[in-house]
Formats: sequence, C-alpha cells, structure tokens
Amino acid sequence: MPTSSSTTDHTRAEARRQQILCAAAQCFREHGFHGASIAQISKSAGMSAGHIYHYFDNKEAIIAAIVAQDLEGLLKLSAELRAAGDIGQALIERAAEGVADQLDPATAGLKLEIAAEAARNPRVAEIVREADLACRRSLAATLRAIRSAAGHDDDDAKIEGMVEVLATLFEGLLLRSIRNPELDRGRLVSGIQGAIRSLIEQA
Amino acid sequence: MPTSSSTTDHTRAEARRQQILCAAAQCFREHGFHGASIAQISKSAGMSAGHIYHYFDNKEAIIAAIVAQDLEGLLKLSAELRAAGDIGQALIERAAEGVADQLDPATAGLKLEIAAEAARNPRVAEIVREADLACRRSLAATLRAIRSAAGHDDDDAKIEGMVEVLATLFEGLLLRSIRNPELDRGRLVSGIQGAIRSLIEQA
DNA sequence: TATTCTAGATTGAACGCTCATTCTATGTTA
DNA sequence: TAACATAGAATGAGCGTTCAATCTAGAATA
Repeated sequence: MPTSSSTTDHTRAEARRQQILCAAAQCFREHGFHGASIAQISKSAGMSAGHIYHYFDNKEAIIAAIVAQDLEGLLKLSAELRAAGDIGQALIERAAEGVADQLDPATAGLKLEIAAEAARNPRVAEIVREADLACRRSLAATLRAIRSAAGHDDDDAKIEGMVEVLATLFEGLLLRSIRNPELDRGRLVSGIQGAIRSLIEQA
Repeated sequence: MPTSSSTTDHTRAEARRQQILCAAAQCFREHGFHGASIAQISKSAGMSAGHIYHYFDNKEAIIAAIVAQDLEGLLKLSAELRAAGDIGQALIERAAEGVADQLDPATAGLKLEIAAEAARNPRVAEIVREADLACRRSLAATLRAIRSAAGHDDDDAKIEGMVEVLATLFEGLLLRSIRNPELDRGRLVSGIQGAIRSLIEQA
C-alpha cells in the first residue's frame, strides 16, 4: 500500500515539523528570535540540533514559519467575523474577545517580536504585509456592510481610513499589556467598544 | 585650574558615552538588541571593542541606556502637552505631530524592539513601566483638565480608562507603519483626531 | 623652560564559549 | 535491501568580555 505508507510518512514528518515549530515558538517568546538558539529549540523539541535541519533549511526558515503560522490565526478570525449574522453587533461583541486575546502578555510578546523583526528583515516583512493586506480587505468588506445597512454611502478611501483606525486600536493593545500589566482589562474593553461604536456611527 | 580640567574630562567622557549610545541605537535599529554585536557597535562608534567597556559594564547596560533615553522623549512630550494654553485644542493639534512621529518606520522599529525586550527582560520592563506610569499620570491630568472645563465630573477610573484608550491608539500606530507602510498618513491622522475628539467628548 | 610624573584614554590581541550549520555513522522501518 | 529518521560529534566563525600594553596630555617639579 504505497499511498498509505507515503501518507503515514508525510503525517509523521508533518507532526515532527509541528513539534519543532511549537518548541521554537516557546523559545522565541522567552528569548526572542535572535536570543533563542537552535540548541535550545532542539532540546525543547526533544531531538538533536542537527535533526532540525532535516525539516528546515536554516533558522530563518523556522522564524518565517512561526510568523506565517501566527498570522494565519489573524486571517481566520477576520474571516469568521465576516460570516456573522448581524455583522455590526458581532464586531462589537467579538471585540471583547479580541481585546482579551491581544492583552495576553504571552502572545503579545511574540507578536511584537514579529513586528520588530519585520521592521528589519524583508523576508518577514513580506509575510506580515501580505497577511495585513488580506485582513484589511476582510475588515473593509465588513465595515462596508455595516455602514450601508445603516444608510451611509462611503467611498473606498473613507472605509480604508476606518479600517486603519480600527487596526491601530487593536494593535495598540499589544503594547499596553506590556507597558502597563496592571491595567483594568474590563474597563479597557468597554472603552475600546465605545470607540468602535462611535467610529462606525460617525457622519 | 583643577576644576576646569576635571570638567573637561567629564564632558569628554559624556560625549564619548553619547557617541556609543548613538551608534548602538543605529545598530539596534538595524539588527535588534541581540542581533547587534559589540564589534558592530564599536566599529560604528569609531573605537575599539574593548574601549566600550570603559563606559558600560556590559551589553545589557547599553540596552538599558538606550531604552531610558528613548523613553525620556516620551516623557518630555507629555510634559509639553500639559503646559499648553488651551489644552483640549493642543491635544488634538499635537496629535497630528505625534501620529506622524509614531509612523516613522525608523523609530517605530526600535520602539517595538524595546517593547518586545520588555516582555522578557525584567530589567528593561521596569524602565518601560516606570516611564509609562509617568506618562499616564501626565495624560490623566491633561484629560481631567479638558473634561472639567467642559463641565464633566469624572471619577478616577473613568479618566484612567480614557487614558488607556488614548495610549492604545497612539501605540498602535507603531505597528501600522510596519504592517502597512503604504498607508495614507493624512487620512489616518484625521481618523485618529476624530477618534480622540469623540473620546474626550463622550458622555 | 625643560623634564619627569601620572592618570585616564585607547588599543588590539587573547580567552573561553556558544553559535548555526554540516557531516558521518547508526538505528529503524517497510 | 533501500530509504528514511536520528543522534552526536566536528567545524569554523563570531560572540561578549578581559587585560596587559601603549599613547596622550596636562600637572608637578626643578
């Protein structure tokens, strides 16, 4: 049964790859992309350092895979949002979850690391910008639906501006959780919700 | 004249220190805290690697000094704001400058690097959080003045919530400039100004 | 003024270590 | 047996850091 055996191999290899990515994500979170070593990652993944190179060409490829994996979650979330029934209500309700998510210091650290790396590594920048573009498109469609349901007729530029402000708001949370870890999360959630509401209800 | 000679020495040493910090900031911007080496920094500063250790105990001390220096600018800006005549108007006007500043990719990269480092390095985290606290206090006093001039009587928690939303908005810009470098800056400025206006005019 | 003294500025080589990566050899499985 | 999985040692480069040796320029001395 050659098909099944090849499938098994593929599955096993894929599992091993995932194991490396998981270990790498943890190491990157703890020490940063350049602070984490292959030795640390391999130890955390339970295999030899050399063996890592059976699955990834080099360290940068691991970084790129982590970045891509992290941004996939972002795309999935924005797609879910667009599929909701009452989109306007969903946007504000899901905002609460989204805010809580962004305020988790464990994930925030890695996301900031990714952004900082994107500022100097063109390979990472490309991945990040591609995901951002897809996310903005999805969010723009969502906002357009909300606005036209409320009787507004906006041009593209206006919608794009609203998307940027919304994105700014969400991404700022990543820094807040680190700069002020004792912040009142509940109050911040309702503050953000208020800001979103007045954003989408503006003239 | 022993006093003058000692002063000269002190000035020279301080200049040399600053020279190192300037070179380090550039290297950190280009390669990150852990990607930049002492050899690179010393070369960029025009001195030997060993000589750096006359001015700083180790690499982490350089990082800490860069962080402290970067955050000083933040504190200065928030102090200036509080000293303005019509504070409310000043806040919105200065926001334009502030947004443009945050959107400069050269500085944004270093600031994100600092935040990411703060997420895992307690020494850096302490510096960052101290500066954030001072900044929030200053901003809270500013907002309180604006609100009470407009006839609102807010409790501390409400003001703190507004401060957090404002901070979230500004800090989000650091990520936007990297994730979407072609964004329409003019439109984003007015979008942010609108959000600030409705934030400080809320019920 | 000419000479010596001195203390800080500065260098460049050297240290021990860790890095990312490669290579070789040995299991393992089908 | 053939192909893949895995380990672990080896490699050369680069790391942060130290240190003994020089340079420099002003102070003290004569």
